[in-house]
Amino acid sequence: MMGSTEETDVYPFRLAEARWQKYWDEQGLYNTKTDASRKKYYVLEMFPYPSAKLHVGHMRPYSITDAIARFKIMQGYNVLHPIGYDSFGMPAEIAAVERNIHPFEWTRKCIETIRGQFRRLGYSYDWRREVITCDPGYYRWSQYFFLKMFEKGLAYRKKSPANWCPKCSTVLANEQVIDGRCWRCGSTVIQNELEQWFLRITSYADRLLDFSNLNDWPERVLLMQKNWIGRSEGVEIKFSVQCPVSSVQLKNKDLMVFTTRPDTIFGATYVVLSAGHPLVSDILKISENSLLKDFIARTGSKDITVTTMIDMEKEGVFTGFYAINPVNREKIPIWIANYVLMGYGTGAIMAVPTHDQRDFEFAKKYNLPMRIVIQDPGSSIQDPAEMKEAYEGEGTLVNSGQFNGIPNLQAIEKISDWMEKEKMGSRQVNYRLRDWCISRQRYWGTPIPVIYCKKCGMVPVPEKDLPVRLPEKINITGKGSSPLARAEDFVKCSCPKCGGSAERETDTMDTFICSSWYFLRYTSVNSDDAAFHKEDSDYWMPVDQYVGGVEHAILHLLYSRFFVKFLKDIGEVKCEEPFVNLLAHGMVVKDGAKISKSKGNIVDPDIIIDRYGADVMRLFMLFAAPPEPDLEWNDEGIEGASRFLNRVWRLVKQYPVSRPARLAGKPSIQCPAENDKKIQRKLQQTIKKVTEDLERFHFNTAIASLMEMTNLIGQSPSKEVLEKIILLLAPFVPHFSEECWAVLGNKPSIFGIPWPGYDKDAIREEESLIIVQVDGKLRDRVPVPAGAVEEDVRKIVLAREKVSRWLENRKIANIVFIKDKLLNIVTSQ
RNA sequence: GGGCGAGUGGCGGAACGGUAUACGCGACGGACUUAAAAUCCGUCGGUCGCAAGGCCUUGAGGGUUCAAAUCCCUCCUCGCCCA
Repeated sequence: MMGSTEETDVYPFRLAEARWQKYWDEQGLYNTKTDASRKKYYVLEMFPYPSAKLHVGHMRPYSITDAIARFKIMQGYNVLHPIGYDSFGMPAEIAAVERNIHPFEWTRKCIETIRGQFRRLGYSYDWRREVITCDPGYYRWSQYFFLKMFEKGLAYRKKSPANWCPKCSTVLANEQVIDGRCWRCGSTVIQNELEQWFLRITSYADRLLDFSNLNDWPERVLLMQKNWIGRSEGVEIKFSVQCPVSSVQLKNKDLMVFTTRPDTIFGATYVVLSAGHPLVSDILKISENSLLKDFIARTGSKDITVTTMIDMEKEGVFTGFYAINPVNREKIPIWIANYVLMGYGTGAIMAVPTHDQRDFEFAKKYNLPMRIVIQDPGSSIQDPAEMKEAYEGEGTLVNSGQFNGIPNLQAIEKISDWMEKEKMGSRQVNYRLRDWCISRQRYWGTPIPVIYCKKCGMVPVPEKDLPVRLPEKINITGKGSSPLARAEDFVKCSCPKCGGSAERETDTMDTFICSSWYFLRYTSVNSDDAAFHKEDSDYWMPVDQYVGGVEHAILHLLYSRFFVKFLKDIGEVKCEEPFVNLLAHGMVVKDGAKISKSKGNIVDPDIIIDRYGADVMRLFMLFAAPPEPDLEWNDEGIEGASRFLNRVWRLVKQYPVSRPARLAGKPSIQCPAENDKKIQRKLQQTIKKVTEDLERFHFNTAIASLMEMTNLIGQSPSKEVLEKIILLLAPFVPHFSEECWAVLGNKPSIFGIPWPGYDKDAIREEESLIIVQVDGKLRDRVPVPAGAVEEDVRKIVLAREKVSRWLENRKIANIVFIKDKLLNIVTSQ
């Protein structure tokens, strides 16, 4: 029948994939254990948020990581390659409202779907280690770590303006506000005054800036973290405040101002407060100015974010108050303006319009005084009125008392010293980084384990009472206050200290807490008595290779680094960093747009797998582009990957049917021995290339070289050569390789076979093709014996007609020779 | 506005300062077939030429070098981060 011939020609991926997945499972092939006698390799991708279904774009990082894991297994490492689900968060609550399904039920279903998708792809996970963050057995340890931070004073509660997402009805951390919008739903974030829990990530700012324990991280990610932390050194200067009504006693007699440019202090001609500054309340008590009151009411209102501020026209109002510049006792006006934010520094700035562009624009608009204090060496302007823009470059100090004539970079130090000596100010380090706000007014998260007692005040839940479980019966409306606050059974409790009636904290934790330590949980299998066992984490940590999207550069990746540093401080882990190497992969795009439901360009992996098999999908994604840039999805490319595997399959299927182990079949033009040698050399070169490319994650070129090798061997390769090719293919197409390996008469599993080595001597070519250039232009290619010296090559080359033609009527001025590569003849006249 | 990165055939992409366009896709031609699919073989950067071969070509323009896609400068376009 037609069908039977087809079967031998086409790789039966359905059968093979099912067979080998079952086999791997039964053998527990990817179940690893802590074994101090073996060299470990911990490879991890960022675990998924379980949404309804994963599309091909999601599968890319998992395919990348799986290739790395399998390569390392074959290299003999003890490989930890786990998977889990980041399963707390808003979407489950949204589903609860929209579909009337309990978040737990929804999440459970999603996890089942995704687990099924992962299984179909045949990834090499140790399934016993699966982590589900919404499981009480997991989140009790998040609560435990929270209590540890609380103990150390690193978790605290305070009232402060917070980023409020009206759509999600919850506050957000600064890192989760992207361009003034909610990172999750894109709503414009507003400012709301609320009692919130914070983690003191700022006390780790300097350690987070120390990247010395990171090995291979993309430079741009480090830069983003550096910018985010935003360390700046400067001076906090004390200005005294003068009230226009002398009888009034001010609460705030001094005004602290942070500047990184103390060298411009003599040029400070006014001071600007943010509308939220404490002094503003003093001002309001006295001022009768309605313009001022209006302005404060307007800009102090709750809808100002950092980003809207940037686009906003600079506006301000004079307060009637004055500040005294401590360096020259000058009386300068105090303004309130919308371009100063409470959240940065002290919420007040000294304005130096001549040397700061924002101040310059503001001063021009309101006609405020200016004074040049740094002379631009490239300009003769001495009158601020002639300035078109602020001069922010270097120069020499002028109009600056005893500091005149000093280069401004030196003046920064000198003036700082002087101000500290005269007690006018003190050196300070300022960070852009704020403490991490972890309170969420949502249900589907880890409850914050704190109890409020009328008698004892705030009481942490004792460790023995963990976990504080989420109540199962809950009414989720998606509106108003936190669902937990309305769950009486949950809120009402007894005080662990006095036993009296008390109430629970109803905020839950930011889900980024869950993902800040999940990689530690993986290291121990089934640890009910601890978050993880120290012997396991000490052995496996840190993660050798982390793989994930760059969108987490300052969220998850910063939080996890903070968490691990804290855990190290309390002796829970040994390592300083969670992830030594980071591979930031690109997205999968289709028709120029990121693959997403909203764009309607979803490619369902199930359809691809039904049609071509899991290996073809993986192979295509690894082959079509290097991992870092975005990958253009292409259905024809899938065909190509499938074709390649079938080509290899047909070669494999010749065994063990009839072929002898050596070359047979069509006579080659060269003698067989010579041909065999050529193939051997290419094979050794391919092994080298694939190995090296895998080490640097250039899967696309590794696969290309295997295609070249396959193209070279023709119709009747030796079994030995074929086996090597199959071994080299195994990290990319595991089912296929396992199947071929068996067809060639070998016992499974191929992943128990060591990665092939190569013979350095066999790689060397016997002949080199020398590139011949005349005056830098390619004129000829000449084969010479490998390693031939210049003199010999020169003789051969100069005898060639192709070359001599170009030398007629010219003198040889110089010859550049690179052994085995190139001879460039430089001529004159 | 500042910082970082990228720009190579019709397309995805290869190229330690030394053969630009590997590998794949696509297109065209051929073999096999009653036919198609599959498979196999060949051609394909541009341009001039019957051919041998020449000239041009890595966003644009300069520079360094015997030699530049690669290093340096200026500019343009796109992406990301920061303001």
